[in-house]
Amino acid sequence: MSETYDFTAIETKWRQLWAERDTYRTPDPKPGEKTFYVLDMFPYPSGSGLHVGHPVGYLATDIVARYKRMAGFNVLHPMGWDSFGLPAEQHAIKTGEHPEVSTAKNIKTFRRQMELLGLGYDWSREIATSRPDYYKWTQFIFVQMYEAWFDKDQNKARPISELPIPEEVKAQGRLAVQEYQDARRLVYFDDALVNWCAELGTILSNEEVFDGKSEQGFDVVRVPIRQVKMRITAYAERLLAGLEALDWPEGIKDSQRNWIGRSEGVEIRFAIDGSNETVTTFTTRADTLAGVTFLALAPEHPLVERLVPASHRTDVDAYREAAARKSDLDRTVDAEKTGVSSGLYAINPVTSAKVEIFVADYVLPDYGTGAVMGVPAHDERDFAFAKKYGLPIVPVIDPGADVPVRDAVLKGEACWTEDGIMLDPPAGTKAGLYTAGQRWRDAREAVASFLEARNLGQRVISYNLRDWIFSRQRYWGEPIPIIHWEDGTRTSLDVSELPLTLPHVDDYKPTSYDAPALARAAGWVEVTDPETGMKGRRELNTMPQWAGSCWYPLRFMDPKNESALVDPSKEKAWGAVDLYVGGAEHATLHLLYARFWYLALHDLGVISTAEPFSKLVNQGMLTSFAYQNARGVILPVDEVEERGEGQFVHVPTGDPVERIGAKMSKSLRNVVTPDDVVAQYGSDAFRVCLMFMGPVEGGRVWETEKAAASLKFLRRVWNYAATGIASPADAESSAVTIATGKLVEAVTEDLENLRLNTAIAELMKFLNAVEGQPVTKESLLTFLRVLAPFAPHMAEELWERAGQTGSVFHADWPKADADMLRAAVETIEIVVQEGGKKRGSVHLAPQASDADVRAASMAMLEETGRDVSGLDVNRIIVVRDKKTGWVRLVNVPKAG
RNA sequence: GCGGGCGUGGCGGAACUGGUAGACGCACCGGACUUAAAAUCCGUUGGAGGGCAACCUCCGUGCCGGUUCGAGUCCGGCCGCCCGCACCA
Repeated sequence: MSETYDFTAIETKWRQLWAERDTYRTPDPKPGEKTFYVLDMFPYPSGSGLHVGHPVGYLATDIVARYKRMAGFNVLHPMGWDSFGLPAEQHAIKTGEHPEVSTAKNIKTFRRQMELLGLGYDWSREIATSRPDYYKWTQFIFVQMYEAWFDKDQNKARPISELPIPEEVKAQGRLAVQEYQDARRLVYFDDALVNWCAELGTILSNEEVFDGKSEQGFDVVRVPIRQVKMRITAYAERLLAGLEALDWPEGIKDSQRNWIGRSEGVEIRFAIDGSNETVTTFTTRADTLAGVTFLALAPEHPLVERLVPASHRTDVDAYREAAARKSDLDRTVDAEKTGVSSGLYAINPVTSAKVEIFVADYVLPDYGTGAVMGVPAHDERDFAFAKKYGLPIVPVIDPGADVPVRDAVLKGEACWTEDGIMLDPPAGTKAGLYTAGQRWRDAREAVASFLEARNLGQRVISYNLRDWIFSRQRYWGEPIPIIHWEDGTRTSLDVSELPLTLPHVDDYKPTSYDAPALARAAGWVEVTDPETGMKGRRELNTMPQWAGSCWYPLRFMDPKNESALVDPSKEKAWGAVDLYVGGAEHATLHLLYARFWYLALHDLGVISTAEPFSKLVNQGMLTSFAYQNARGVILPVDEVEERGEGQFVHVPTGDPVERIGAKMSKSLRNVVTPDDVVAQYGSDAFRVCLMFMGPVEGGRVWETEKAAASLKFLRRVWNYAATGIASPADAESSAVTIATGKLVEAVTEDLENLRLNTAIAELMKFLNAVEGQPVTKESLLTFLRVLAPFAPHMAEELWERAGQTGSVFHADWPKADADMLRAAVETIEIVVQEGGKKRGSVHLAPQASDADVRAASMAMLEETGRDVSGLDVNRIIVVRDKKTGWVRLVNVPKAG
């Protein structure tokens, strides 16, 4: 028996040696080399450090990276920090500590914890989005996009210098040209209603507002402000189409499709009675046009401002003001439909009916045209609105005889939004619009064509996706490299002027929504053109946290390059990320923005890759325990005691409570850190434990005591391997040789499919099979290499003790000799079924023919007393294994 | 409401593109070692029934039905749970 397994000593030793020997250094790819890029979603380095849930993904990618490297790939597996962000700024506002200082501290903690887990990152490639040598290139990309326009004809971005300027625009001077360009740039300035959160002192994107609150639960109100936007909508179609080729979870792809929200419809122009103006509405149900009984405009619709007559001004203004104060929460699904008459009337272009125009906040300003045609008979919302305000309800579609609510629908007492056929058009409808009896889908096309032919409307495609509001009123973000000159022109900074670094300020808090913290740095803000003496001001907004993460996979390829964001040859060699692992919460934000930037950079010839992530895996969430009392209140773990089997009591109150799974959080005091677990069981045991719990994608509940089983397993491994190394056998049984070969085969296949839990099960099975048997050094070395990705410290230690030079991670992954494994088998078990039910088995040589197998099966069945006399031998099914071609199973049809 | 995913022992989970359901582990129970406990090792464990015994029979993957020689896996219809998105006209 060898010495006992001292995981602390072994793990400490190898942590140091790996760092000293630079074991995980990734060289730049050489021509023709096989490369593999495996990436974790890099974390925001929060103040609380890692808990045991974070490493689920990190361990999975670490195992894959080690395996792929041994299997002959040049593997890029880096780590970095998404280190701009709100918490550091909040901390700075509270304490005055510069975000850079607190962020650096947090990064140190994260990195220490990652090293503790034995994660084999190439730290020479470490990046942080908040470091000037990184954000120089985030700013550079911003400038590239600002200096580009989207060419709809070519469906791609092009340099702004290639935008043809019409002569009449040129004639109007520089500002006119700028205006013309701005309307087409990928980055542009625009007034927008934004979500201002007074508590956070910042503006949030729509995606960051949940039910009218910030992520932290603070109130958010809408205010208009001049914003920097990115024209992501130009890419809607390509972002949608690109999903097809990606190996991503179906749910994530669907979220993106849903988010982009493509819908085909018709824009229809309604003339306003007594005016030359028209209202353009968007509808997907042009077939219901004859059933329009009112129009509704969003309160923010520009026509409201312009055209509402004095008689209705007061009411409308009051309503608009109320709507502006409403948060998204109040404008949500179940809210009552409200509105106010505008005093205006519109003319239905196909029936000439005069219908009232309302202002109603159920109409969203930034979807479609911000105006809808009200068809109460065939739209739930319009129906609710018409009911409330006593508006007429005119059905145009017959639900069909077998529909119970048909009569109600035809009488205008119910709403029908489903399939049906067209009724006779209402009196006054223009001839040829559609025919009664037509299916509604056909009528929809007929109406659209009718409108297009008479120039009353046109088919359009509308998207849910909005342009991306890119500016934030924050300090702790990338400064936007734009100067606004006093003559009204605007320029972006040249690459030679980048990075534009953050100035020091005495207070990180903005004073209001239009005076961000950067305004405090007067000396930084004011600039003078050295050539012309013209004065200008820098853009005061900073970029959102998403900016740095939109392109970070590129920087890892070439993190120290001072003259380019990435060397084109390196970018080409590594290409897209082959495996990207992270949480599903980034389905529509980070993953969509990153795809957008890649497409734009690809269009502009900066990179060769059009999609950042070829394959995506979402790791499941790791939860912990908490306790819930009868009223549903969740209680912290340290206030609960176990009294007997499964009985838990809340100590302060004495209430019985139930144990439930709950997210780890400070408030529930159920956070478990990897440090705790590693101290108790070692990091190899922690790795094995976390990975053995189930598939990477699945959720799981952490129980620290469960790590004991993994430690027990590793002790057995240690005893087996260390003993074998101390006194290797000259020869081993064929059973050991076969078991080793099978292990290699099975683990390799599992690793290729990211089935890490079953890979560990294979290691356990192997140990069960060979423990205590003599083993040759050759087999041991094979075993160690297969073990290495999972328990790197132990495998490395044993590898060294076996007298091997160099790291086990620089050794070749073993290959299973399939032919040897097959040849070693003399007989195989063949299951005999009768009508799908197992009746027994026969043992034959693997080469046995179908006839042999059939005969043996019949004999076996007869022996156990079954009547096989009337059996048609040809109806016996013989099932062969696809890989080996050997018979696995025989099914005999049930007699009688 | 729309979309996506999932229902397998006491528990976590296995089962390749239809082919021996419950791998592997936890827990439990029994045994060995020990003065004792821990640790370790060996064995049992889906349910019901039968046999002195090696074993045998029946039932079993949320429910109902279908396809098939054969269904956890495929199809149709329910029930339940989880996760996104949601006044998108």
